[in-house]
Amino acid sequence: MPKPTVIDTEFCPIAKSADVMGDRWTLLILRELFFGVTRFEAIQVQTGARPQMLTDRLRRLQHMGVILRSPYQQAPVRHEYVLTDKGKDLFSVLYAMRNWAERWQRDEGTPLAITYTHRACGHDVGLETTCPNCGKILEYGDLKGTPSLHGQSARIAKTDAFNMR
Amino acid sequence: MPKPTVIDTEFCPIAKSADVMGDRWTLLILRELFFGVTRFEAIQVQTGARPQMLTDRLRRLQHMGVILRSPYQQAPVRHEYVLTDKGKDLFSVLYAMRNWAERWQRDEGTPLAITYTHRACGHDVGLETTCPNCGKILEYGDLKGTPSLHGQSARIAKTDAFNMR
DNA sequence: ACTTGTTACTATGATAATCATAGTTATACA
DNA sequence: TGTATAACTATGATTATCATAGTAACAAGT
Repeated sequence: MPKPTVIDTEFCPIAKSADVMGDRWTLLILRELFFGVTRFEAIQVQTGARPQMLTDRLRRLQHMGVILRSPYQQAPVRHEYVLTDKGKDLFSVLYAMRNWAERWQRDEGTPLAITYTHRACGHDVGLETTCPNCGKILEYGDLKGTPSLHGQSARIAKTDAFNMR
Repeated sequence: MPKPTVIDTEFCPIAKSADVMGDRWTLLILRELFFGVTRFEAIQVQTGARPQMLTDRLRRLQHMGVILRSPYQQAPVRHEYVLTDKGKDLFSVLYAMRNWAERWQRDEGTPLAITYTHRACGHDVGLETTCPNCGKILEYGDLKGTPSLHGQSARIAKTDAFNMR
């Protein structure tokens, strides 16, 4: 990641967000964390990032307060990476990206990579930010994902993720 | 920008969005375009990007169909960069980033960099995605920005932007 | 005791991206 | 003829990222 220009970072919220998540690897890492993939190796496999890259980005996210590194076992100590509240609130950004790409970058005739269901009412939410059935604003924890079984999605599905909370 | 991993880009909408806007400069450029800053030099000044960087990123965005390069005068031919519909639809992503950063990355006691008003009802929208007054979903064109006159915002305000449509 | 396996990294040298600085092209205007 | 403006391009240095390999700490099997 390039060095941020002080002028922009100081006052502009877009620049501030860009400092946190303005790079490909960080975005892919966040995606996995939202899917419940929390371990170093698993994230590495899912994102295709090299270990040094992952180490660097996870450390950054940790320093920014977006994720927490917490031990899930002793002897040997192993850590997992989990979203903080600040991190979970990035869901709106990721979800907006997902909606945009599914709307504008999807190959013709291809189904949505993942369809999401509103837990509260059981309705498919499509590509909306509010539930088309009950009208509520959709946030992290409100949705349950079901990957389409085309192509690589099947590979991802094996991770038992998409519980989204 | 690093080369995208084929596996991810092929099926995941987050990866697809990351390919389009997963880098700092692109995000800053998009910010300016949304503010109505459409000329090469002006974007350069506002973002702090080097000309080669700008050339590269504008070309990318053009190839992706996010922006259009159109002449605004002949002899000599000069071009401006304007958002396509596909580009304008990225507003939801940028706006989510703005909201997140203002919520979590703002310095204590600092006012919002820009306050937005819902044109339809004249109400301040705060940091919401739907108007807190009339409940409508907020999209590009619905808002009018007023920069706070602290720090660098004054500099930006001179560009006569924030009309947001 | 020794080998194999797992998780989470670190080290190294090569390649690619980005940087700062300067220069170019085409034209208008004085 | 000389200066100014807009939109870039060129060059060499610096930094980031890459592919490949290796390490540390422990568990479990033979």
